[in-house]
Amino acid sequence: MQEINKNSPLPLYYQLKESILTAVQNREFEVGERLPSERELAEYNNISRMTVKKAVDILVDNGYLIRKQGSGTFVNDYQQSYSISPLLSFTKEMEKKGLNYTTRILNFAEIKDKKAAVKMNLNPEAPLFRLERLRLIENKPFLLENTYLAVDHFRDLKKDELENNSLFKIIKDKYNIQLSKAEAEVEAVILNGGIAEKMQVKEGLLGLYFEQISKNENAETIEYTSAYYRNDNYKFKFTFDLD
Amino acid sequence: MQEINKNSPLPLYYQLKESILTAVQNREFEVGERLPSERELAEYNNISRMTVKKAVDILVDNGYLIRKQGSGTFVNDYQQSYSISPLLSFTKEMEKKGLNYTTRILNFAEIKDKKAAVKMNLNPEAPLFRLERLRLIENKPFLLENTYLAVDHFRDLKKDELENNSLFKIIKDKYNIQLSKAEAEVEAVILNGGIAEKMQVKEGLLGLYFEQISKNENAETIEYTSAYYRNDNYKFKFTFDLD
DNA sequence: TACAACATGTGGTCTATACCAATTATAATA
DNA sequence: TATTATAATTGGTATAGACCACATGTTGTA
Repeated sequence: MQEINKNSPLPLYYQLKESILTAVQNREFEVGERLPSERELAEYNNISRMTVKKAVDILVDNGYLIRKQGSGTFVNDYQQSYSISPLLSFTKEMEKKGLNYTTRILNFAEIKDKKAAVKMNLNPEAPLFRLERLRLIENKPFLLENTYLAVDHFRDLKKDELENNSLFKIIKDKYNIQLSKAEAEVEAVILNGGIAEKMQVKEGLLGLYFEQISKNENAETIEYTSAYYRNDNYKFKFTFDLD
Repeated sequence: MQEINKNSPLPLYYQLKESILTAVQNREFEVGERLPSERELAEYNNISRMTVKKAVDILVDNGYLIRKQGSGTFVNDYQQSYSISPLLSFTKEMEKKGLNYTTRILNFAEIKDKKAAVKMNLNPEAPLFRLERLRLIENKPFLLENTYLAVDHFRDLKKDELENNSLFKIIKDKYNIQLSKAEAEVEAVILNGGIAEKMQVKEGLLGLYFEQISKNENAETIEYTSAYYRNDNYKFKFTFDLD
């Protein structure tokens, strides 16, 4: 591990961060291995523990390291990732990979939501179904999503049928609607508060926030989904047209 | 702004963060307005300036606030965002929005890159062109990308023609290749080091990292691009098939 | 009135220390 | 030998203060 240079114009925390990162990337520490404690790094480099903490904080935020109160700081298995196809259609990919994949319905209710209605080109007061689901791979939550459907277009939609079938399949078979294209926006976010709690991740984890509108063959909006992905072990993968 | 409760089990920094965030969301502070200084917030809440700094750090990382050394902390215009269509094809969208949009070639060279070659289904030793570009909206960098092309498929590709034409157009007109589909992966990252420097953003800004492979009508890989987007003012938008 | 010097206020970095909560290691006891 | 209690080690939170670098405001002088 590289030494800290007190005479460098670069901040001490920055030098230490780069030093640790380089050591991790050069496999001076293997995945899962515990790093020297913050107090040890502080004493070794003759700097304050808070400065060490700031350096490690950054590497933890970036996913390189994992911290466990009472245990230590460990090298994260950063690039062990499962590629995830777009919403509504990746059970097949999970099965292909032999992974245990489940969906848990957190809530299903008829609500009004101006923002979602407007996104769906509906009257802001239009009643909507909101389906809140948690998706898990190997019992680990990775996706938290809210899907909105117009009540008028999906009468008699029942929670128990949602529990036993994919939404995609119900839309197709029961309502005879063929989903054709989707438009999506994605941005990087920090997972916090209720989102982090529901996804069982530590506050401050990097994630992807995703809004998708799916349409039928006549370009009519059929459903709108907002979703949070955890970013540490999963990448979002998709295919699109160039023209 | 909500008061801090020293008896709450919630950490002080967390309460302050939520308090400031709620104030911003309730428009107690307008976009561009300066917040009370860290020292003022510390004194007002009877907590340490470092605790205030930690709370504000989080809101800055999340894009809600902007800090300027020597000036203060300001409310960011967070949701003023330009949606960005996928790579290679959004000059039109920028023009549609009446925005000044330019591309700056940072580097164009013939190189070898095993990782990129393998991504492109080429021999790991195959010579590649690497085109490094910075894209700017209103003179503000928002995208840094490296595009790789097989030298064998793009003989006589010259830097000056890249400066005067879009790559997309050259691929189509000069090489008679019709790009048809693209596969991409996106993940949230922290922009640091050389990337942050080239994009002229502060270290630690949230961004999107993007890898895309574009194919022709015969599903042959034509180009591979890796790119960093800044996340603070831009969302990545795309359309995909559902089937 | 304009400019320069100085003062003040701002965020950035760092140190030292203390205490809390969680986990692990060690010692004592049955 | 196994279990329990205690001690030590770990990261988490917080305080107080200092100094640096940058930006802004104020004052003095030409």
